[in-house]
Amino acid sequence: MTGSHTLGETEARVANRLSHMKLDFEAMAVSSNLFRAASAVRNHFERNVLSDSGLSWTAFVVLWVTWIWEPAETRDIAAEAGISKATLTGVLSTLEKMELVVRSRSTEDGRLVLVTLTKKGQNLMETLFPAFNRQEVEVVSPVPDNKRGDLADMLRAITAKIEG
Amino acid sequence: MTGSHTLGETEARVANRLSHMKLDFEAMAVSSNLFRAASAVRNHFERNVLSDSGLSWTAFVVLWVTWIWEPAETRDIAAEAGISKATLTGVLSTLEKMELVVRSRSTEDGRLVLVTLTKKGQNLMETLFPAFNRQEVEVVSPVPDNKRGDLADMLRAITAKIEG
DNA sequence: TCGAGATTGTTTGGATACGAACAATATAAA
DNA sequence: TTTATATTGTTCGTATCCAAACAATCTCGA
Repeated sequence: MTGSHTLGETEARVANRLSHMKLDFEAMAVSSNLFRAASAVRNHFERNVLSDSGLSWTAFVVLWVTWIWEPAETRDIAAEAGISKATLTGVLSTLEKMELVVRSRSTEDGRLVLVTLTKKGQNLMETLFPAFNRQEVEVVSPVPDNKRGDLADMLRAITAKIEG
Repeated sequence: MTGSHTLGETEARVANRLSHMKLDFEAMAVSSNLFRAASAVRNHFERNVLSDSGLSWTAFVVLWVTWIWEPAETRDIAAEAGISKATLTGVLSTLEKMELVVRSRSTEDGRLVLVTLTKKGQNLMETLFPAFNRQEVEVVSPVPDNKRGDLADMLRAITAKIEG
């Protein structure tokens, strides 16, 4: 535990501090635990999987999306990675400097930039992603086998509700 | 939908692209949807609740933690907000410039810095947080009533496993 | 053909983000 | 008391991160 307050302590304190307001505490618990979990898992991955390769979280996500959709259009990468196109410009420059990806102009549409992985980038993902997945298994392990599908579905539903 | 690929499309493509590897796709689906949902919800809150007040997401979280634990020690704020102490230093300076919080040295331990909300900060949270909670309700609405407790519990379990 | 409007990636400016080094303070043992 | 060790918040350097302005390119109607 990083802080000095447990999750239970915090939620109890919150309920007490805000008892005079008309609030939906269950919705608050879901939202708050969503961010806590995402943040904890991300930090865990950064420390245990990404730190050796010198990749930031976002750089890894961009690399992963490119790996899946290669050759990938930058507008799609930004959308899939959940970052702005301005941010992507900088991250792609970093990845190019590391010689993991290559940018190229589309011949069909001069506005578009296509991104592909270098051989070095492919090799990295080929070893990095299985290691990443092993940590995913570790992280999800406290959720019972037969409830993981439900969990993914509920998270999908929340995303769809917002982006839908 | 922001991007041109739906969630289903992406997951199908991923399964196909990685079919030759021995991977736990269910764990991957949970982890990937966790980040997607957290990112979507955060962006939604930033646009629909925070943008008017000029607060960044992190600034809001710091303000919220301070509101709950006031007077709050910076080491606790950083842990609760899930950011480094270096980042917190900058965010607190921003919040002080906005006259929403005040820093003060602890008289019991000269190393500690205590943070309290100004009247302006209290007033802001008094109106901002209920609005925030209304959006939380909206965001969680696609999850059936009787499953929200389960969802929060599973997310809590994941966090506890990592920080445990 | 041509020009107004839309789309795309980059640049700009300012805030956030972290690790590492740092100075100040506290705690422990001798 | 003194010395070594630990803890805390800040500073520094560098890498994200975004909105808004921008230049290049495309589209489509006149």
